[in-house]
Amino acid sequence: MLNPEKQLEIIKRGSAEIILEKELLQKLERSYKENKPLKVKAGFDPTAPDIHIGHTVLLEKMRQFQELGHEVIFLIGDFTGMIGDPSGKSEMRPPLTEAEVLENAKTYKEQIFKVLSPDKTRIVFNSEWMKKMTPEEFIRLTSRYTVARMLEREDFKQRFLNQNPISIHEFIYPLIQGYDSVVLQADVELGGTDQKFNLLVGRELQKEYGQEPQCLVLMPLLEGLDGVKKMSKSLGNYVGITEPPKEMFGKLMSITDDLMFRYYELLSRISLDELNALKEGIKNGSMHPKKAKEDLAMEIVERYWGREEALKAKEEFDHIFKHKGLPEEIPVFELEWDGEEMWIGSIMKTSGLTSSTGEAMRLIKQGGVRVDDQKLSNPQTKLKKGSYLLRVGKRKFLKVVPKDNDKHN
RNA sequence: GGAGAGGUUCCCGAGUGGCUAAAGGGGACGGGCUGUAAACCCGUUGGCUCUGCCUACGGAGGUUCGAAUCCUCCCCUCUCCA
Repeated sequence: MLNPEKQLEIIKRGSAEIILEKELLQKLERSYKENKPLKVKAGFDPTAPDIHIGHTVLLEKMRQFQELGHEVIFLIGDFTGMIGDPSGKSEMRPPLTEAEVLENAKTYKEQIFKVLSPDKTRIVFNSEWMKKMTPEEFIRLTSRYTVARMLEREDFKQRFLNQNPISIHEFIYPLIQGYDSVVLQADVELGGTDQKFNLLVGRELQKEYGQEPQCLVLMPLLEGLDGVKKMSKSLGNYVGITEPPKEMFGKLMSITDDLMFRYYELLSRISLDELNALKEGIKNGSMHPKKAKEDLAMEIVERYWGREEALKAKEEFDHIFKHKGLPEEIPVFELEWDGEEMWIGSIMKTSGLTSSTGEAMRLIKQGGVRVDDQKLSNPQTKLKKGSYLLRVGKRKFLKVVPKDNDKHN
């Protein structure tokens, strides 16, 4: 086991805030002395089992705790999930059934174990204790917190001031989440910065229930591929961890140089010293930003797919974009020819390359369409029945072959 | 139950009788350049083989030579009061 100071250094990396650092160090020291691992809790929503690399910021931190020898508790908030959604802006969603929750949990396990080690991870569901709670106990729980304190939360405060509605049950969520920490007797809770308030409630409740309060390790929310909004599936600016290697690699190569450093900090496993050296290298020109981005993409793809797949993805990328070549695998479309000749517009539309003939014509006028590597300039072009390689832009390829159907005509 | 605000093209958001397939922004896509699907610049962004036709501004009707814009009814969302 590493000494407490060294541990703290690793835990601090990339974190937005630690509450309270001094307390955390004390806990680490005690754990070190008594050889007793800390209980590290992190809660997850059961409705979103599709993990993207934004979620892995937290998972990576959990992994670090595991490597430091601590006990990591992966809490699935199925009870809260069964009630509905706490956040004000999204609409109430239909409660999940138990079967759905279990199904999601299964998916979770498959995905998180790409980062966490299964034998060191304890998975718990908060319905385990919440379902057993009596109304009396529940009221006792709610009595531990005041409305005024609830209104300290920024989004509640704003909504209250703006006379926007706040439902009562929204006050319940932080309480339940905090109560989870009480039940688990958590030493540390991990979460995104957006969870700060909720995690703080956990501290308060633990004190109320006579426990030593947990320390909080808050991780920043990872910006999505656009570099501005947080990464989320609904915004489409994400890299899913089950995505094919080529997709992952390509998406990661498309981020801006600025965002690259952010991803390095939060996702890469290279040491802080190495990262600083990298930044310095780019500044003084000894390191090419593209190379740095490639290394980052490699590291992440390798994490989920292995070295070989990552190398293949990189080769493919270079092949297409650096050497302007053809991808290894080109989808094939069997086209039913309408006569001996067919207009390029309808070929592109029926094969699914474009969603309309108008779009096809537009692309041709813009010089974005190639047939057998010949740039097309005339939108009226007709092709004779046969096989062709169609290309739109730099990365859309399609091989069109005539469909055999001797049954008809 | 009462009062008010609003529903516009992928999204946000202008438009309050013809010049509107609908400003502007975002996103997306194409081209140029390059270091890459970075950055930057330019262009495109309803359908239809298209100097034209068709379909569109919550829905259904109506007024008008002409409606996203005016009228009627309906549906939906949001807020305030009770």
